[in-house]
Amino acid sequence: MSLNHILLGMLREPSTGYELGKEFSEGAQHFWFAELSQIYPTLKRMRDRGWLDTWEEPSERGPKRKVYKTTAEGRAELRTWLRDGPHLGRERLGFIAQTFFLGELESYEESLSIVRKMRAMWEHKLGYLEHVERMVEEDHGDPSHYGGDGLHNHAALRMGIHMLRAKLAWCAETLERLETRLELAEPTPAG
Amino acid sequence: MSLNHILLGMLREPSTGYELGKEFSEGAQHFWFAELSQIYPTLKRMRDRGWLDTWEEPSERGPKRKVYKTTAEGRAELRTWLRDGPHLGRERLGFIAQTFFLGELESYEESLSIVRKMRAMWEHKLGYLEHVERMVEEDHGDPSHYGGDGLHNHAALRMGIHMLRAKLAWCAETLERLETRLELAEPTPAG
DNA sequence: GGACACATGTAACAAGTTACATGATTGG
DNA sequence: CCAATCATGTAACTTGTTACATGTGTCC
Repeated sequence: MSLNHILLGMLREPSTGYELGKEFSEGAQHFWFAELSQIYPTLKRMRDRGWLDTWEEPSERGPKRKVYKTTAEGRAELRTWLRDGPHLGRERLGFIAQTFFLGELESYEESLSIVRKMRAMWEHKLGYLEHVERMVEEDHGDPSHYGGDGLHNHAALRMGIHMLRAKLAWCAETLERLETRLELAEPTPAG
Repeated sequence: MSLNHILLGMLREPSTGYELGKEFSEGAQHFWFAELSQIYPTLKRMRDRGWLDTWEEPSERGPKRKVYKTTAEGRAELRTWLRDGPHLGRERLGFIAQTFFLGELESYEESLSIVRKMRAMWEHKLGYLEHVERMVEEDHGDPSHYGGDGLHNHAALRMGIHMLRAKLAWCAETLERLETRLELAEPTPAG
């Protein structure tokens, strides 16, 4: 799976299961998500395989924290996964499937309403990613000067932004078609 | 899950497990994929729930075929799923995660090679989808006249095309940055 | 007779979700 | 004392993958 490898990447800086869970609920959710109930046992298994170190630390507030960090062996595994070529094969894009079958509802109003909901969610996500991009640029300046991790982190962010803009362009195109269809079917009483 | 609902949509026209598997390996793989070993037991469970009818037919070539078709109950379930709003939450985009951690390799050449592989795969997919779009237009004419299923099928196809173009735009942007970085690090001996 | 496409499955395992259990500390 | 946040987990279940088993009919 990839969760193992994503955690290997994230845990190059030490962190706890709880903190990782919050990262997945915030920034990282734009390309991956995992529940705490999946994260905890996964961390344990990875430690057993020798990919992670672990120790305990007192919390400022609440019970003691179990901190994990990627080992040298873990980093080797991460590099193998990265070199293993792009892992593209099997995206599951449920919203395309849903669009595909939307004709079943036999109602342009319902289709419109669903596409408008998609647009609202994606606009919200895009706003967040664009905000993150501005913050990064304020902190680190012109992206053309980034090196190493900075460059690749920024590239990942840009991918998120490109994809969301494409989704929104599709929404505009599709809403226009659906609205035209609806007008043809039900001409305005005043018109 | 969504596989149930995707099969409900596909099986409004009768088909067999084997044929559905081929559809997932061809066109449908652009937004979903399922193995035969997942499809067969899923069909059986769906029939047990009353969502599918099934009967046997002789094959032209090879053993007898087990044909399935969505029942009225199945269509009701499909409509419920469609109306249940867009199912967006949890895309898993492993390639963005991979990009994010690519700095670990500490090699612009390796990053370039991976992004070029992504570009090659996506160009190939885009070529296929654009070909499908041309075929659809030849058969059915100007998309602005499509109604019902035709309109929604075309919208799903357009989404695939928009997404792939966004990915390729990102590749161009990212390759340019990586190449600049590489030139700065290793100025040409002749320059 | 061998390769290939047709056709359907099972078994074992890995990954992911939902629901539940437990308890500490802080702020109102 | 109550709610919220911090913090770690288990159990039962669903979903998805990999590997294997079995057999038919056609073309070369």
